Amino acid sequence: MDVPDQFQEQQQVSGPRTDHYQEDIFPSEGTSTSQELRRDAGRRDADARPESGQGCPVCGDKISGYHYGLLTCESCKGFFKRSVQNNKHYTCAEGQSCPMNVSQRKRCPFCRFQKCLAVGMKKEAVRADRMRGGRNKFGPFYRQMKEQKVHPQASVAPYRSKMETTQRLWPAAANNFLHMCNHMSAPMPPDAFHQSHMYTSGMAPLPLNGTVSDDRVVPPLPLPYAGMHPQTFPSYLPEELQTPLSYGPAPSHYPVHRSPSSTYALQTPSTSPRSSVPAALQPPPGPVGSPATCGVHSAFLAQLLEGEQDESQLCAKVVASLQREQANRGKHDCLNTFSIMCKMADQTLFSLVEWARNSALFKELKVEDQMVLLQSCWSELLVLDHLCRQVTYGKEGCIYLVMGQQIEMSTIISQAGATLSSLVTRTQDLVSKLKALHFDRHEFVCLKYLVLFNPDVKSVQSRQQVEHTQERVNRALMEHTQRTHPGHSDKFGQLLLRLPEVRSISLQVEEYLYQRHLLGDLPCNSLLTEMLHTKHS
DNA sequence: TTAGCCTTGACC
DNA sequence: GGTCAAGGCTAA
Repeated sequence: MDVPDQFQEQQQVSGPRTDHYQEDIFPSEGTSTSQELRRDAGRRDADARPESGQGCPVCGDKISGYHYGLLTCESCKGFFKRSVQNNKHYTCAEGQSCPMNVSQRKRCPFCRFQKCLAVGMKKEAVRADRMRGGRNKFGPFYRQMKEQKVHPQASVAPYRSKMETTQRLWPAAANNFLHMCNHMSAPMPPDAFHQSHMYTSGMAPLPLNGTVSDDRVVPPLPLPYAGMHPQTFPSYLPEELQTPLSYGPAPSHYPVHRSPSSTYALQTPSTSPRSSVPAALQPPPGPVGSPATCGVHSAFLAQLLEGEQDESQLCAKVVASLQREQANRGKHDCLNTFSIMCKMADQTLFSLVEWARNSALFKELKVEDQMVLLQSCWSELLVLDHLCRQVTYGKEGCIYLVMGQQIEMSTIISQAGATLSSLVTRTQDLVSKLKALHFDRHEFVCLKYLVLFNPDVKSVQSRQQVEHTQERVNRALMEHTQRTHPGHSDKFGQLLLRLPEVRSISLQVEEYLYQRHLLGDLPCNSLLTEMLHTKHS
């Protein structure tokens, strides 16, 4: 698009827009045509929407509804649609950082389109077949976005309650990829969490460094929990765990470990644990360490690592979601320990799904395959994620939580039930084994991919594609272990042997959570619950 | 080309 | 039948 023309157009159309805004100020005056009256009515409707107060995330204009993934104005909706449908390629005459507001949005379509993408508008939601009507497949996702993004304001309550009602209908949506999508990029139901409820009287307030700003979670800086007093944390914990916590040194930086995925040769997820290493995970034949292949695998490993998310972001999301949750509750309705743990797991699960969906390799798969793979391995990913966190940060005899606190094992064992104690013990045994192996983040990422790309998952359509990726990752892992630990020839095999243990623990986790779910302990509108239900249905 | 309004149609 | 997020139409 010719930029000077854009400037001309801006000059031409700015007049009517100005008039239009005057109509907004005086809605019943100066509107002489029926069309204008309808416009005003439409704008008033938009104003009435509880979440519209923030304006379009692209230009700040009045929001007209959910378009291509998020609440935007009508004009940005149309602009985005035209840009995608007509495969527009814009250029910016300035420094690709043009201001974007109602009056200037037309000046630079390049920057406008970039901002559309940056704020999360989804090209995939523009239909290639141009079919009209119907629900788009991101519908449930949008609802989840609403849940997550809407600020915890009182005015939002009626709107939210409607959405929550919808979300409680999850059984009907289980096994539905769209429903899955609904959670995929949506970190969290937006249960508000009020700071003042986060701690009991006399405790230091929880610093809101991981708070929500401009609808986005702002990672605490520096994390974790700089300023979070050790004594404040017990208020987050379940009553049975509200004992003094010991705190290890806060990590000076977070390694990029984001979502653990445990794929690996799965039987049907709900069936017996894996008993042997699948063929795809056996050492591949042929030379491994040749200079030619070495570079290839290093590049591939680097590609796998690219998608890893900073742990601090996950921490910030967990903190923010807990705060929203508590804010939604009354002063006298504090979260119990189990609820907090569920929140942590749920937010971690969202991050894992996000990680998978952002993976270039995963994106190549059909959405149906993406769905079944994630449904199959989500609990393994959670376990792997937990394991990596313990190996990276965990002190001896302690469990490191995603929010940065260390809980002494003895405290948990003494106060948890038999099942939970067993889980904790088994997991910590596995942590010890991984520590002994000098488990690193490259290997962690590879294990995630091996778990995720499991060609044995029932109803995978592109089985060969999944298997091929698994083999590539497998080879990269082997290459990496042989390169970094030349004296430890069996490290590769030892790592693979951990996967059946991960699988076994994950099944126990699922069973435990499902029992708690049957007791009504799990929140209805959580991804965790829905994943559980999907498997059990 | 933009942007406001209309039509469509799957889902609830 | 209502909702809502798509695509279409059209005045500016």
